[in-house]
Amino acid sequence: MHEAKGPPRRADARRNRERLLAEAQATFAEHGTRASLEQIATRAGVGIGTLYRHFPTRQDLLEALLGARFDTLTATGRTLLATRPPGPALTEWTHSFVAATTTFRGLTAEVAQPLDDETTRLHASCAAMREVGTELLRRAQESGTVRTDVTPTEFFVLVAGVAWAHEQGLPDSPARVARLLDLLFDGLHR
Amino acid sequence: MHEAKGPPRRADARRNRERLLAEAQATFAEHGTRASLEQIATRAGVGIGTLYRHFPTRQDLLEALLGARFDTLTATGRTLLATRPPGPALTEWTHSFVAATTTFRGLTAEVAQPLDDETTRLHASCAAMREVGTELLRRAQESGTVRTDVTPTEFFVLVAGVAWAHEQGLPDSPARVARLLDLLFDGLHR
DNA sequence: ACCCAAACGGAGCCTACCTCCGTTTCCGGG
DNA sequence: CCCGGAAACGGAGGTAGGCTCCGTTTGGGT
Repeated sequence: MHEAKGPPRRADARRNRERLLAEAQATFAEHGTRASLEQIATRAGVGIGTLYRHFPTRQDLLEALLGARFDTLTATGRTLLATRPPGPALTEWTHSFVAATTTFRGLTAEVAQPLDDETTRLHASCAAMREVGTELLRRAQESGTVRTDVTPTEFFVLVAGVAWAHEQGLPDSPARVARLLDLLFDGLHR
Repeated sequence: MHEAKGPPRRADARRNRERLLAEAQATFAEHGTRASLEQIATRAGVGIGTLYRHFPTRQDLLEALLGARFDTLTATGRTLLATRPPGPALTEWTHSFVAATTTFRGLTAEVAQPLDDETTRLHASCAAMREVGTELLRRAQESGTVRTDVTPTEFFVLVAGVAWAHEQGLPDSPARVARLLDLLFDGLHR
């Protein structure tokens, strides 16, 4: 979906990039987004310098991993848009969103930033994801499943809030997310 | 509400403790909860060793500040309980909660932890606060304003999620929190 | 005025971040 | 095949902040 521009990289460079991404994924999952970059480099069997050449900042590394998630989320959204009625489509996509956003501690915060920050490298794949989400929301509103006065931004902010809340809680039960999202959709009143 | 146990401290120790708390408050407000502790010590005109003697960890320092907020929140809750009808009481208290929890970046995460962690030093004042919140929720439920199947934990988790979401967003408008809390109470459906 | 426990302060060690540059590796042309 | 140089590598070392340890200072009781 992105990358693969400019002159082709050398074979060893490509190989190292892949190893770094794989180890970063594992290490972040284990220690959260603030894990030691030196450790990631070591685990990938490369020097710290190599890590920094490929990913000048921690953000860049996170973004490479996040970009893939955004792309997946975009694809999932398109499928749902085509195959499910508006209401369930939105609900199911929201669950996917929280799941994708929650795989390691601290990720939510990283997601929240590019959501409305135009300058991020990530903005492209994030924007695509956001667009699909917006469309899902719009259709759910059209079909009368969701109140029409909710803006896409408000929707994303609230869902990200739930994702964050879930990320904090130690018992990582899938039932818990489902429950929280139900409460969000149905409201606390009545 | 807490502190003031064991032998009385020496005058200089008490004085330094106050200055540290004041500067910590200011510095955290300015740079978030990850501000440099050395800087706080310097600004308070004491050595770094003194800071660490008073507050062995960053958590301890944060907790000292947080404890005061919790106590305030508890008091506010008691007042609301006595002077307002159940529905508005809960709503207004929730607003106070978000406000108190949002005064500097990263605070929400610190609040979330002791919420269900028994081992924290903070647990006492947190528990009091939580109890008032629970009572406010219970009365709102009794009066028919809030659905009865919402547990206190779910309530706190969701409100903290909104607080976090609000903390992320750069435009720190009070209207935004109000809107998000309205959405949370009324739900996205319909 | 004297004493010593309490409190202070910062040098110094540790860990992690990140840069810089000498060394190694890939790979296309001869 | 091998050779040259561009591309990529790796880690030493400078920087910053966290935290500890211990020699020095000071409050306040007698």
